[in-house]
This record gives sequence, C-alpha cells and structure tokens, in this order.
Amino acid sequence: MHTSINSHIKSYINPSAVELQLFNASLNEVGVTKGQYLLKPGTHVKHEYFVVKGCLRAYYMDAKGTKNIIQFAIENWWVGDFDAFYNQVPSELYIEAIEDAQLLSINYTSLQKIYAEVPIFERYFRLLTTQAFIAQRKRIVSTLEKNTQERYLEFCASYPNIKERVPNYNIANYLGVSPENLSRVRKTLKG
Amino acid sequence: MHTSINSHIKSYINPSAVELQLFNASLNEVGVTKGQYLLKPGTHVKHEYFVVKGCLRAYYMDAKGTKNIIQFAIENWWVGDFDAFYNQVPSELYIEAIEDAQLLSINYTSLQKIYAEVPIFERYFRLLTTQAFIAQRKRIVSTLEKNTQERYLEFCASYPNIKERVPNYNIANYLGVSPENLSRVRKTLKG
DNA sequence: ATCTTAAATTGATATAGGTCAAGTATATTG
DNA sequence: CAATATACTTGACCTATATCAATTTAAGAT
Repeated sequence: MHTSINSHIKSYINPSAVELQLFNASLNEVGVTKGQYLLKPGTHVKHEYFVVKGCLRAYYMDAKGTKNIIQFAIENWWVGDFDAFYNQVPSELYIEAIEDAQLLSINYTSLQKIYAEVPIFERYFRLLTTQAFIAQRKRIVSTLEKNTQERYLEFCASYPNIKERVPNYNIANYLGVSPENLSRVRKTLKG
Repeated sequence: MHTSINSHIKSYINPSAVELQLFNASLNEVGVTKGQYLLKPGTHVKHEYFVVKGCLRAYYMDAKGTKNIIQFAIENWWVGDFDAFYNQVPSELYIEAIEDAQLLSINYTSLQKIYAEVPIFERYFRLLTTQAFIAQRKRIVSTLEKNTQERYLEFCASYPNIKERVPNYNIANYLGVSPENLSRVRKTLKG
C-alpha cells in the first residue's frame, strides 16, 4: 500500500479497503534523479504520475527552440502529458526532475480498468480535474489582470516555499517574463 | 427530451435510454436575451448551463474595474462559475448573453443526485473537464510562446466563425491585448 | 430614413518588459 | 579548496504594445 497517495485519495473520496487495494495494485514505483526526464516529446504516453517526493518541471519547446514551463509538480500532484495520455496522441511535453524524485505511475489500460471496475475513482479523477481546471483558470485571469510583481507574489503564495526549491529563471519562465525582469521585481520587493 | 444535449452526451458516453431520461429530467430550459446576465458576482451559484443556441461571454472584473473575458460560450458548451458551483463559494464571475440564447440548466443538488444514481454521468463530466483542462492548457502555452497575430489566428481557428459573432474588442480582451493593437494586427493580415 | 450610439481605425506618444552584454555571486565538481 | 559551471544581478538600449485623442465606419433606435 502506498500511504502517500492513499491519504490524498481519502481527501477526495471515501473508498472501501478493497477499492483502495485494487487501485494501489495498479500503481508502480518510479524513481528519477535530478536532471532525468520522465517524458520527452514524440513518445506514446502510457502513464500518469503521482509525486510522492521531489519536484519536477513540465515544459513545451516552441518553434524557436525556447522552453516554456507549463507546470511545476511537487508532493501530492499528478503530472503527465494529459493530452497525449487521454487522447492517445504522441506527446509534446518534456517532464524533467529538478530534484531527485519518487513517483507512482499508473498506466492507461490499468486506469481504464479501474474506471470500469471501481467507479468511485472516476469521481476521484473528476474532482481532481475540476480543481486543476479551476486553478488553471485562475492562472489565466492572473495573467490578464495583474503585473509581474503581483503574479510573482501570487505564485509564491500558491506554491508554498517553492522559491527555495526552484531557480528563479524557472519561475520567470513559468510566469512568462525574462529572468532579468524577475530579478528587478524581486529587488524592489526587498528594498 | 432535449435533443441538442443528448447528442452531445452520446459523443462522450453510451447511456441507456433510462439513464438519459433521468438526466434529462433534471434539466430546465432557460432563455436570455442579448445583454442579459445569467450570473453576477456575489451570488450563491446553484446552476451550470449548457448552451443550446446563442453566444455568451464570461468575465471577471479586476480591482481597477476592468473586465477580463475568460470564456466565450457557444452551442454545445457548458458555462458557469465552476469554482463557485463546485466549491459552493460566492461567485465572482459575470456571465452575459451577447446574443439571445437558449440554455439548459442543471442545479447542484440534482447533479449530485445524478452522480450518485447514474454514475455514467460522472464519466461524462470527467471527460468534459479533462478536455476543457487540456484546451485551457493550450491557451496558456499559446500566451507563453506566441505573439498577438499568431494567437488571433489560433483563436479564429478554434472558435469557428466566432469573429462574425463577437465584436473585435471582446476578442482583444479575451486575448489580453488592446482593441487598437488587435485592429492593427488585423490590418496587416488583410494587406 | 435619420438620428444616435457603439465599434473600429488611425496617429502620436509613453512605458513595461525584452534583449544583449558584462559582471558578480553561488553551487558543484575534480 | 581550487576550478569550473550555473545562477543571479546590473546597466544600456530596443521593441511590442499600451494609452490617449481624434476620426471614420457601422449598427441600433426612434
């Protein structure tokens, strides 16, 4: 049994011991070290991952070869190329460990089986996805109505103590600003 | 029975006639005329809405009193303040008809009942939310890696013939640029 | 149809943030 | 503990886009 994910699950649904057991049986432990990739573009994505420990970044590479970070994944987050996974199209996402990390993976076929046989997990993932959708919507609103400084502070508040774990140039990238600009913003915050 | 939503449902799941009937029984028809509001901030949100016909815009108002459009809703889209609805917190969203519109509403209690009694609808909404999450993620990536012109073209491509239905200053707002800037971009596209 | 209001365009100017280049500080490795 | 690489900061300059103001065009209303 995987305690870390089980308490996460129980914060969303109330599965029976058997249901929980069935889900746990579909999980596999995965370890990655800092700098290693969990996923690269062009792959047929068979898994989604739950972060037990560590930190990863997920980014796309644009036409000019620039990285654009779409997500940081820390403890108790699910990470993966959801488009590639759910629509079974080739991946376009890089997922890279920026700290050594322990993960749990679930594969596509197992998950479909879980949905069919243990439908309460349909609810678990519905609730997770709804929350993720709402969080992402807030991020969009934030870029529409706030300046860099406000968005940096908001970011720090919503990812607790992440600024001690992630280099500033990655945060700048996530916010869609240059590292130089973020550095200047941080300076005015100190002064 | 509400044919419009039923064919939408059937493109995601395969409900039995009885299941479909149960879901349809929870829906109510709602009509709004151009300029009318379906939702305003500070409300206790009891419904989500499916657009049968028409077009609406959903926007937040920021501290400076500026509107920021987060979504246009056209035929076959669900619209609502999902945060307020699912987390049962006061709404912060304006939803306004920009064309006369016919909608179907489902209320919170009915939906919870549907989830409990007709669990295949748990899957319907999970799939919808997953697709919405993926689409929203693409929108974020787009703002990170593309300029205004590319994003305008992308917008026109993904909302078919919407530029004939929505005024340009609303599209500019949705894209997070000034109407003057969008006007100039459109000019270079014509020339 | 005419009047009135709303939307789109155009020009002039301001500004936030980008880019380039150089230097400093902080980690990481042999 | 050097040596080297990585991350961060600072300055000078540039560019895309915002803002403000005026004008033209289009859409609604009487």
